[in-house]
Amino acid sequence: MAKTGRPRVSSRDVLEEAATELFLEQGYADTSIDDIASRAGVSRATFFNYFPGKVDVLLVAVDRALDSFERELALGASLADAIRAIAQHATRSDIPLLVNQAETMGAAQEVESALATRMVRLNQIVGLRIAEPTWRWAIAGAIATGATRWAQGGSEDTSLLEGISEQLRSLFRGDQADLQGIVP
Amino acid sequence: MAKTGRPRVSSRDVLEEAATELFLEQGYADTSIDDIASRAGVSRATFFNYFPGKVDVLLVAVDRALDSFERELALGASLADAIRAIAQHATRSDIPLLVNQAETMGAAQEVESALATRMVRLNQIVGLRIAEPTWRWAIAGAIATGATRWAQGGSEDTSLLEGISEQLRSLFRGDQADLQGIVP
DNA sequence: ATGAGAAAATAGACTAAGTCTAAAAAGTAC
DNA sequence: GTACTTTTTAGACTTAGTCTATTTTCTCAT
Repeated sequence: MAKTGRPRVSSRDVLEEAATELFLEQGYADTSIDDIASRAGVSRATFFNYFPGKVDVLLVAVDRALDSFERELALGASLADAIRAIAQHATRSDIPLLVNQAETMGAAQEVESALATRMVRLNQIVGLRIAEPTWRWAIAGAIATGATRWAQGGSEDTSLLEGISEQLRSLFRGDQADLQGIVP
Repeated sequence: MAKTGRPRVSSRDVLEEAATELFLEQGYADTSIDDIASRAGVSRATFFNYFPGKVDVLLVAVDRALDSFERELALGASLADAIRAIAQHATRSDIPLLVNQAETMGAAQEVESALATRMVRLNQIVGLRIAEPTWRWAIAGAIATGATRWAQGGSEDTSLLEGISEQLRSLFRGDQADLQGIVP
């Protein structure tokens, strides 16, 4: 991008790869940022030039999807179109980091908490189109649920788009009948 | 509770109070756990006997409500009853810590993130009664939205119970019509 | 070429969070 | 007083994350 100045060592990918290896070898908690940086052949300070923290390395794919989702909506796309857009770009191979790590290393507290902040962000982004806050959560939940199932689904059962659509459709089926009773 | 051993100094409340004072005086970020402990007249190690971390001091009321919500459901109460139960116990005076802090000190990243984990926990608790994941999020969102508005509402506009009920009712009104179009 | 400037990498100090271990303090029961 | 129990504490230790200043490595004008 920059036409002048010292060129990047393309460290972002190198760092992500080094971190992934180490997380698998030693687990997330037992891997320090020093470890990651030195395996990547780069200084600790450089790590922070590319990632705000350790946990963000695991969530690169999630953050990319959220960024692009937000961008589409900001550009005027409808919710349906924005969902289609991210569903097309998402590759299953981006995900196993996170899904496998969660099992391999007991899904550190930090990872759960980081995922929680992503869920809140998704809810905020959905808020660009949906004014009613409870419907925001419902739709954000549908997207997250669809995506999670897709990510965890071993093989190519269904597409991501279909997974999300299915969750969204379930918002309109007869389930409401059971729910009337819960309003206190 | 313990009839033997060294008696507690009743530090939990003392710590909470000391922390609140300091957060108001200096802001959240500029208050260290050392500060809190020494104002409370207790050692730093003792702080960690009572709270897992700094942020949890701000969320005492939220965590209490979540604990009690979960307990009610585990004991067999219906969702409506469990909501009634927590709504009765909640006092507005428990909250201003959090609400005021958010403004006073620019709502540190940590606080937002901690709130996000609470939202996820609320969703899990709702899952004790609601099987369908997207409805889980919808209902958790309704509860959170109702509670937030109640907490932020300056005066005694409405009760917490009424605030939550209102959000839940909005899940059944005609809004669905607009939503059909979003399924991609 | 050579020097100016720009962007990236780095060194390294610093604060503070959170963990852990072992020991001291302060009670109760007998 | 002795034994036992629980809380508090001291303090060392690892690591995260921030910050400042310095060095490296490139491009572009001249």
